[in-house]
Amino acid sequence: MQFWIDTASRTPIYRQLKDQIRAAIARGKLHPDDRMPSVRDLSRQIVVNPNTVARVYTELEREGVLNTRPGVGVFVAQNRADEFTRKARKERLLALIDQFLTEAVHLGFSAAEALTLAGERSQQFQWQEGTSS
Amino acid sequence: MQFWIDTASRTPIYRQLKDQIRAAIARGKLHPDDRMPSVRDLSRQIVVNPNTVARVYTELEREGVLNTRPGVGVFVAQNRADEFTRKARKERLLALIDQFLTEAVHLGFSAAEALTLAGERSQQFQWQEGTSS
Amino acid sequence: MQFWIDTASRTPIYRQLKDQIRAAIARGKLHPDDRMPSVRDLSRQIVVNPNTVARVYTELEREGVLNTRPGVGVFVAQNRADEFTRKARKERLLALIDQFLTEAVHLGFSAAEALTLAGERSQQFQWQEGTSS
Amino acid sequence: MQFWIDTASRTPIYRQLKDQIRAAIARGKLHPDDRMPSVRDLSRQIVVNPNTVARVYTELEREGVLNTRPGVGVFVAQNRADEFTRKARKERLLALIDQFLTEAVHLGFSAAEALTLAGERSQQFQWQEGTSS
DNA sequence: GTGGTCTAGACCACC
DNA sequence: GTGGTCTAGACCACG
Repeated sequence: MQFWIDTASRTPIYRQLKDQIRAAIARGKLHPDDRMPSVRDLSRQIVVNPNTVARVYTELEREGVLNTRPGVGVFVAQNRADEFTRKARKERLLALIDQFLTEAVHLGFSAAEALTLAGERSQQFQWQEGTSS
Repeated sequence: MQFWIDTASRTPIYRQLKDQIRAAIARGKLHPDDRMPSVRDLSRQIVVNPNTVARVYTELEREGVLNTRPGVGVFVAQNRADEFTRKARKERLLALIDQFLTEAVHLGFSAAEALTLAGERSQQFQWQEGTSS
Repeated sequence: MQFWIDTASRTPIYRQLKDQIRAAIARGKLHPDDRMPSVRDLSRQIVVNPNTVARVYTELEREGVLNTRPGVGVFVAQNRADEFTRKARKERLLALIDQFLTEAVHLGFSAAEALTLAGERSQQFQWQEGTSS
Repeated sequence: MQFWIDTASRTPIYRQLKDQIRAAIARGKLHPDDRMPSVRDLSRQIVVNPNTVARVYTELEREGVLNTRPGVGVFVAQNRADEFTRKARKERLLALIDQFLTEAVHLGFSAAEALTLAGERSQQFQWQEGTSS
């Protein structure tokens, strides 16, 4: 996996990295039990303070996305979405949808346009058994 | 127009208000030359520091979304939806899409499920025509 | 609320503080919407680096225990346990129980003794409508 | 005796093994003068670096829990359950109880529910008599 | 005033 | 080698 940071962006470095890791997993580019680069390696690679990388790994660990074994390394975890209530998950998804559509309209697109483009884009995302119905 | 602020949200108050005004214009709920409520009225209505409202009006004026006519009031400016190039806006939309789909997958939904639900959801709103094509 | 840190202990400072805050909430000594001391105040009070306190607040925020409103302060959140599956919650509780009983036996107590003492101690904990049955 | 290591757990491997050996003795599954498996055998059995097993044996010997007879093997020492004072052990137990109840309440259980379940759970094990009274 | 982010550099425990 | 924790001190955004 290759990660890149845009230091000019206003979104924090740790946020950019977190998002990229989550996206890589959602797209199936990283699989459960895959080994992540070490904190020091990754910090050198993307030219960022090791603490910042460590923070990302720690937060993703607490969110259940990664597993870290001190002294050994950091690994991609199993998906734990099924620990959440169907209701909570659907509420969260609806919030995401509203946010997405609102921002798309801010950009001057119609909802239909945004969804069409999203449909094309979704091909890159890992198919997954639905658990919400 | 009715505006609402979620003080519990992580997005700054001034950003929420700015976004809502822009969204209202984009959706055609506010039209060019419509008069905006005064800073004091609006600050009372949404229970927010007047400084914050003033800041929003100032920034939106600088961005050409609003016009202030001193001693008269604040008014909606002419449509500037094309302030971004088509390319920049599309790039931003793609980023939004990726972010949305990533989160949906992490919630345990498939991309298809998320988009289906988004399609239903989008019909509950009155979105304006896209301007990107 | 008064918090104290044992710098001689081997359990990390941030862990001690986190545990105390969680315990105060569980015992009803801190209630939803109560305001927490500011990062700087608390760091001065317990003589710890502000970053360490900030870390605690950030983590508890991500866990849904606290709400932070940047520029305003940090507040106790509502209990969100109902977002988790009954199954996930019960599994977690059973793990807690096993861990507790095992450690008690390590200390040379019988399970019965440990549970008797826990029964007395539990009077200090806030009663709460069971949601597991 | 059968030992198992959970490499995914956050508690260090050497700590898991140490705790299990102590627990086995506390529960009466290992008795004074019982012979422990060799470092090499045990490391193969639980798939762990031999250094780690050696460290555990060394530490337990230093703590008086095991005895090494060079060229012969490692053996369980005489019972030292009273190595802590009654007061220190009770303080530690109270801390464990508070921690347990806090987590249970945050999971949405009442203290009473948690203790009831703990009571049932405790009967599935063969705990030894308490030594604190 | 508030919290949020980042860096630099230290020391520790674990394997 | 690995990750975990803590400090000191900086700068920023927000209200």
